[in-house]
Amino acid sequence: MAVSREQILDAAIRHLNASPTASMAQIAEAAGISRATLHRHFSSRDDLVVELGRRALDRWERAQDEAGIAETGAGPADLRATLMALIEGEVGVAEEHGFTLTVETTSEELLARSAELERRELAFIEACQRAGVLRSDLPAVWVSSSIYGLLVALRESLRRGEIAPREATRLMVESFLRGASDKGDLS
Amino acid sequence: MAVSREQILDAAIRHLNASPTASMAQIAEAAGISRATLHRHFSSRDDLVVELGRRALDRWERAQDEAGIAETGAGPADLRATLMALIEGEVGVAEEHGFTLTVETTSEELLARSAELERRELAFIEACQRAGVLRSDLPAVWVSSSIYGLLVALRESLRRGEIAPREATRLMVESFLRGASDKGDLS
Amino acid sequence: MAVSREQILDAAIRHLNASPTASMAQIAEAAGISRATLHRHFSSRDDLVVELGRRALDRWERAQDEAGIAETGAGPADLRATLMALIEGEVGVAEEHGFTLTVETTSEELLARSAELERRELAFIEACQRAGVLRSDLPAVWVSSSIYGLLVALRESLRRGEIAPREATRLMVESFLRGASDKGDLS
Amino acid sequence: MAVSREQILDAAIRHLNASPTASMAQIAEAAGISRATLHRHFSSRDDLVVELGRRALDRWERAQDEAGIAETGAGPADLRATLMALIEGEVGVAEEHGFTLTVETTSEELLARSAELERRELAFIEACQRAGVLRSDLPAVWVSSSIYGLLVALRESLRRGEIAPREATRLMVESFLRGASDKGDLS
DNA sequence: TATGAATGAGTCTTCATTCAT
DNA sequence: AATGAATGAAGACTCATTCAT
Repeated sequence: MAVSREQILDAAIRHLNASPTASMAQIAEAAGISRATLHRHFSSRDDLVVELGRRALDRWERAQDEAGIAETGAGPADLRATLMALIEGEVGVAEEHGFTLTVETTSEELLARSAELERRELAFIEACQRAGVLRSDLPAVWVSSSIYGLLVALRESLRRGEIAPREATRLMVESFLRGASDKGDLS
Repeated sequence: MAVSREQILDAAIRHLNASPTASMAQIAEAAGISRATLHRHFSSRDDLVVELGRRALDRWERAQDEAGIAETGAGPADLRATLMALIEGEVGVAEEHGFTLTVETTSEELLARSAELERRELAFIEACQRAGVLRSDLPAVWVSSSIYGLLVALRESLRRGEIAPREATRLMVESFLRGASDKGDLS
Repeated sequence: MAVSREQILDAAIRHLNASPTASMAQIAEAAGISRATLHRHFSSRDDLVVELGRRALDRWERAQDEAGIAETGAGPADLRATLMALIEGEVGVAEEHGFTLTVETTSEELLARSAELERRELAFIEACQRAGVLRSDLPAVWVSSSIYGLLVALRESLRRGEIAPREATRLMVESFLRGASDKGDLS
Repeated sequence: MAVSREQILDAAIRHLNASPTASMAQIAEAAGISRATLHRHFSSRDDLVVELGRRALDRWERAQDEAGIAETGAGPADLRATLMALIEGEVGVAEEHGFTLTVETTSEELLARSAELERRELAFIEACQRAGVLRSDLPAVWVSSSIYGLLVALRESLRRGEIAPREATRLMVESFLRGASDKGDLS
């Protein structure tokens, strides 16, 4: 019963999330195949890592598309809904492809795609700011970055079992949108 | 022109922040000394990493102490000021000792100290929640984690030069306390 | 043309007998393989040395067993024959596994086995003394040690080509049993 | 209170006897001086080892001279006394300079001197054989070698504390001259 | 003279990768 | 297609030795 390329990638990301410096031998073992076979599927380690990165970017892109962040001319209400959907989607990305968010790669292709997705995300955030959905006194680039940071925190908290998986999205949204300050504080 | 232990550590952290898997040879070169000399100061790689971790924890502890998070019986106003001071201090830690926040170590000592500092931080956050300074509908452990995540984002944004260093603390505090949502959104 | 584990061990002992501090690189070269391949067979230097020690102890144990030193209740004649067979067997061990006789190891297993074989040998020597086959005015432990010493001498003489291999056993037995003094000396 | 060259050599041989692969650092520590100082006395490791070898050869030569093995024209009784004195002297050499007996050196000087002393010893043994003091049916070179082997055994037994130091010479002489066989065996 | 500091060369070990079956 | 065997390159660490004080 041959192990498919997809199954190998699944095993690889699971293992690399647990120990990011895992060797090809360890990944192969985790996938239940020999080192040589792993190399038949991915000619080099970089090849494998790039493929994992590609999958993560695919997933991220899908999250953006499914949320519909490119839909122009939307009103505040729509934008708010889109924003929620986007974050929800990205929580999923973080949970499944966590480690590749920070992967060091030299692949031009991945860097370019990643930059493009960031650009789209940034444009969306700026649209939200113009529409009064998000604060305008914070640089859009920082708002974008803060999502990334909170996703890192989320992944870590989930990994440690400190928060319930079903709570993940709510906590993420609350912290991102409203912050930790008590409401009385704002009055 | 002898290179002091402290200078080596400074060079090491600078280099390791840039590339966390740097070899001893690369670290040595970055410090302007030979591999062998680096080994004279830190008998093993782990030794060096543990020392860096110790420094980061020292700095973190100092941030907690200087903010005064252990001062019990403080009123809401005091707690708010302390919280601000704490975050400000931690921004400094993230800027200078960034990478070690996520360092994987086997050192019992470091793990124990780290756990203790987390515990103190958590207790402080809970105090803030009881005093109505921070929201109570978010688990304290998640609030703590979100600080960590935002610090990661901050470090990354600074590294990329996307935000002005002088803005760092303000952005951090705003995102953490009030979130990215426009105020009109809350009304 | 794969080199078997056994062949590597043979090459290793040959080389280590000649230069006991030989590096893994030298041993690998002597075995006609690369350093990395040597490490595939023996994960560490200690592993290799322990394996060599094990082989030597196996051989020694076989020498004891084949001589039949454990046969209790034997008469003087039998004991004398057994003693001769034992020494003969040990000459073989010294010739083939010489260096490991003095190898420094940390392996509990080897130390324990070695101690056990020494104990058996000692018990046999004591039996020979009780039966009047060996002198009783020399401590058994010294008699045992003197065998060891003469084997070292034998190996050295053979290595230098000073004595004929076919003479080895005779010289060993003569020196051990009767000493170098002229018989007239004893009258 | 400066440590004299002689004291360093004493410490060195003591330490090297215990662990023959000791590093310069360990030897220096054993001598109570720094590595650099050790190097001021002996410019290289080989230098130190050669010096130790020289001392051992000096001691051996003295043993030969004091026993008087070069005295030609001696009768059997004299030869026997000389032989005893020689062995007694060599026991002392083994006790004090043990390890250097097997030291690997490239020093031409030492090899030449060692060969010369062996030659003298061999000539003496042959003289003993001709005079009927030692058996003639064993090659002189093997008789010589057996002395060496028994000295190794003696050193080992002493190191392990298996025999009493005061017994050393007697055991050595008995084993060398008369062997381990019970006298009844010879009748 | 004595020594702390520095280092080039060498050792063991691991890893990604290739090859022959 | 799959894999056991083999290896070059690289990394951590040690050692003998030199240098500056």
